[in-house]
Amino acid sequence: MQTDPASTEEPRTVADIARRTEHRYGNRPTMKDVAARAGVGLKTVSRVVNSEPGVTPDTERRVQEAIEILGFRRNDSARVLRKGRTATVGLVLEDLADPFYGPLSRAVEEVARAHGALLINGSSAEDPDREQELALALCARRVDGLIVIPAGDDHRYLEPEIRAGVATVFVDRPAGRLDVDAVLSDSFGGARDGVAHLIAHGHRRIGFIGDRPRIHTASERLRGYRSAMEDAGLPVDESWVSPGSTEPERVAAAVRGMLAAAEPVTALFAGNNRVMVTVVRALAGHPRPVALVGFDDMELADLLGITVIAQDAAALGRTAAERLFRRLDGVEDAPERVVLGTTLLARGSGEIPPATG
Amino acid sequence: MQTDPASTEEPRTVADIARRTEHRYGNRPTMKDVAARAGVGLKTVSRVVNSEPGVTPDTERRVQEAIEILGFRRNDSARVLRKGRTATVGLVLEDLADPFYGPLSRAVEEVARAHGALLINGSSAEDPDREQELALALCARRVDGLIVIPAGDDHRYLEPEIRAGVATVFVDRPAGRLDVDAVLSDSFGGARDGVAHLIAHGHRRIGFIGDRPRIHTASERLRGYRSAMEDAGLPVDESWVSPGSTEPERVAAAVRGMLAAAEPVTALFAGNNRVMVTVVRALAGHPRPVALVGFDDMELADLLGITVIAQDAAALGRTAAERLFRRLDGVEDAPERVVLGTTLLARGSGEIPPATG
DNA sequence: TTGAAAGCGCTAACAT
DNA sequence: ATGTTAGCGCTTTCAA
Repeated sequence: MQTDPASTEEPRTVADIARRTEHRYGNRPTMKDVAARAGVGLKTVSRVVNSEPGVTPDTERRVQEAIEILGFRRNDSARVLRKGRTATVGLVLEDLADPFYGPLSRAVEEVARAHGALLINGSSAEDPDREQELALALCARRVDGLIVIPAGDDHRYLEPEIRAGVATVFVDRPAGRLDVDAVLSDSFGGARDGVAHLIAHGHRRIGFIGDRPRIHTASERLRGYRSAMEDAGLPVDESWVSPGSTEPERVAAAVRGMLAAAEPVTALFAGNNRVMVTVVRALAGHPRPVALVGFDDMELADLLGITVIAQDAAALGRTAAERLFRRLDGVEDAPERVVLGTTLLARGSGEIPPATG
Repeated sequence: MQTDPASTEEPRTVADIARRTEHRYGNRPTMKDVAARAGVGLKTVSRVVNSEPGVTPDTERRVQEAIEILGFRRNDSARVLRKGRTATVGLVLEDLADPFYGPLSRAVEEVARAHGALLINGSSAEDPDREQELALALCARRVDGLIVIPAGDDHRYLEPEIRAGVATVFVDRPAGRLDVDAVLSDSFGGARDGVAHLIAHGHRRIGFIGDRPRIHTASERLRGYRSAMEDAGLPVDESWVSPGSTEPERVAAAVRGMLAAAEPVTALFAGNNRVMVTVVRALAGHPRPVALVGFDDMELADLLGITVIAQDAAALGRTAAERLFRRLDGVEDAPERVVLGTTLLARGSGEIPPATG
């Protein structure tokens, strides 16, 4: 019953093989087809495909030939179903187009690759619902692990997944109401250092323009700003503090407002790369020099002489991914929070003295 | 006092449900488990999970409850095996950390999302072997479609996949020895326009620093450079032409060489964003002003006054993804090449006149 | 309205 | 060294 009528003739040449290539559109050959074609059992094909031992060179050759002729490629979906592991990890981030997340994602990918895994990225667009939808879709595909840059602040929806064995690590921002690993940058310390730097250069009236305070890093940076001001015994006029969306219009308006005041700020701290770009543009048209320190380094920022608090996005991704795979390898330490330091890069804009008058 | 498996008692409250939640670590509940728990048939659970009609509200409620209690989530791997489609597309690119590819990938993701699909990204690191390995790994996972930014120049290895039904679109660079859709930027025209712009501003000795000529876009841009020079009747001294890796050391050395010559170039054309960054850095320390036009726009380039030939990475990704999904929807036009135009953005660096002397 | 049975293509566990 | 059988968890088909 299992003898394929065509399997009696053997192809002789490469051209012969090419001519005989048989594909049914949208209907791929399976191991069973290969087995029939090669005149061997299904398991033998499986052995050849997976380089398992116990196949004579001659049999192997025949199987390889059949694979070639039929254009067979193992269906990993079926394999996954049987094996239980997908060799896939998911990464939920805010926006892959943001120059901060590209390198982070790439670093995760490299670690995954070293472990033989592929990476599925998803952008939440800073929307908690979309974050959840994405994370759960990834779980439905049975990713082995999940790395999340959260948009929301309640991640209890992941509890069943984690209990079911999905390794989970948060990065850049901690999870809300869920006790899992988190790899973060020192937003508080970085911002405090940056503002202290401005203070050290003589500034007293310093503005803070940041992202929406709902975002953990944003509120931490604002806290760092206040801490530095307090440490220096400086009052904070609330008109100097402008958290909110990173929309250019909003940020530009905030800058204008702070500079147009009776007692204008003489320095600004930009809470992240999106804000920084707009602030730099706004300051470019301003008559008086205004000092600036930004959170996040950017390409070309060095050439513009922008002093920044640099964080290492790639290290963030790498560290998170390594923790993830350590867990997948069976390590079961208690969830931990890892905080990576930041670096102040003085390039000029942060060392401008307060404008007199 | 644990819950009995006989499911004779119904949970009454949310807390009750939470207490009863039963998870076996690494051993997820299946539809069969849900069916047993709810006291219904397997198919009924399937109907509820997939919102198919033909289930009484009361039955549906019981099934939903069992799903909640057990923490069930449909295994899409199994679903895929049965349905044949994965609702996943793959994107092979060079490097997700490159600011050109982030937005491109994001654009693909958005189109995929609109079609209910997820995206698996993979970076080839400009290595043809790795490109192939990645593309075939994606095919083994039975992605419905594949978008490729090629590193290699022979893509016949994809023939069996395409024949088997994997929709395939190349983007940024065309496929080699394979007749498939390609969505490209007009590298030739863009470079020609940029060089013509420099010529129009009085330059005669113009240097070209580009990527390795093996890369299609790189050779096209070099061709554009030569075309513009020829159109203007200008000779090209081969010492002005420096294709090669985008390593900062190599690029910086090329810049130094061209500026140190007896008859130095008075203007430079940078073949892509990687090259441009290094050229700008190198020129920053140079005594004489040197004009510069770069291919690819970059964030902050406007503030540095860098004249560029801008291409729209997001449009490239969007267009490619739309074609892909059109094919997945059954459209079977002949493979086509779509070329998107570029834009010259004059910002100062390209309008510097030739240095006298 | 509901459910039982038959696979999807593969691998694990046993035969031979 | 090689083959057979029984699932993995789901959807499809068809019967009740």
